[in-house]
Amino acid sequence: MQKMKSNNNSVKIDGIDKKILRYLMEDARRPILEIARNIGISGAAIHQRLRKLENAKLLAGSKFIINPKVLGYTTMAYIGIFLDKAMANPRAVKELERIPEVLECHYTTGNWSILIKVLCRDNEHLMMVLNKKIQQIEGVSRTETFISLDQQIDRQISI
Amino acid sequence: MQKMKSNNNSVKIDGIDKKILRYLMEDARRPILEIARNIGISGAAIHQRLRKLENAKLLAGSKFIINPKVLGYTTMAYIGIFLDKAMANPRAVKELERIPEVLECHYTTGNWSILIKVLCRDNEHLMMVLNKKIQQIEGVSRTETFISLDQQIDRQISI
DNA sequence: ATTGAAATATGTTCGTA
DNA sequence: TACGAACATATTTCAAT
Repeated sequence: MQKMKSNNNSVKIDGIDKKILRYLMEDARRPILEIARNIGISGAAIHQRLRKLENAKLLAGSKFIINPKVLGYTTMAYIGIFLDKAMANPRAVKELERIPEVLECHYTTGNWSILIKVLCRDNEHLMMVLNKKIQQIEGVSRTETFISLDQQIDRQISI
Repeated sequence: MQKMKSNNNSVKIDGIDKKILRYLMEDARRPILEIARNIGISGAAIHQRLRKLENAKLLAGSKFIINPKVLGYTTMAYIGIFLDKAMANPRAVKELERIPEVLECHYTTGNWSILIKVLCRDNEHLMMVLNKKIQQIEGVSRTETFISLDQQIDRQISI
């Protein structure tokens, strides 16, 4: 008999969990004790709840968010990639991982095999990434590029 | 004479800044003093550098990352939206903002006026969002949906 | 699940090099 | 820039409810 893999679904979180999460999703460095004072329970209780949420794998860590524009990275684009054969996909993804400008990579339904998000300094840099890096990957037959002129919404799931 | 707007570009960050940022981009709650011990400078120096990076707007806050799958949100999709007239765009975006399933929204070059990312519980939920929410927005003429079967890469700019 | 208390560790500022 | 010292806060654990 095979070992059951815990399936991660359906964690029960109550209103207090939600409040805690909303504070921390907005600012990961907010002191637990400050949140405790704001919502009117003890710091120890929050610690315990966070431990529970972490064990449930609902918490997937925390990140500092940096603004790439300040480093001169102003051109973001989505690129749909057509691959010759589906078999080549894992190898292509491995190559994409080695391109630092590639920030996301999805297998998708629809036209393309793969949809990626790239972040470049400017159009010239994007062109170089496309021609010298992405098009060079074995199996890549064609690409369609959509430059993001302006990102209007950027958020996590609302809880 | 008009007031100059600081243009955000070209902040100089050295190797120590990079080390600090790499620690915090990976785990925003990592104690500053721990980072200080690891890279061999004082905590006060790190505080000072972080203040500098924050003033330069390179630091754009921090976030707790939560795993939506644990809440039952397993279907992510990109949707290209064709709008009747470009004039309708800002109003359409305002409507999209009110749809919690919409996590990203970009004005894009290419086929569509807008590309959005949505996160739904399942295909049925996605269908509902498409038909009952997105298609109802004034000016939306047609959409093209690409379901993300699997996200292989998800990261920030590498510094 | 929640609390307060206690011990340990960190955050933060400031004077100085 | 960087440091150390000093003070204020926060983290973390635990026994008790």
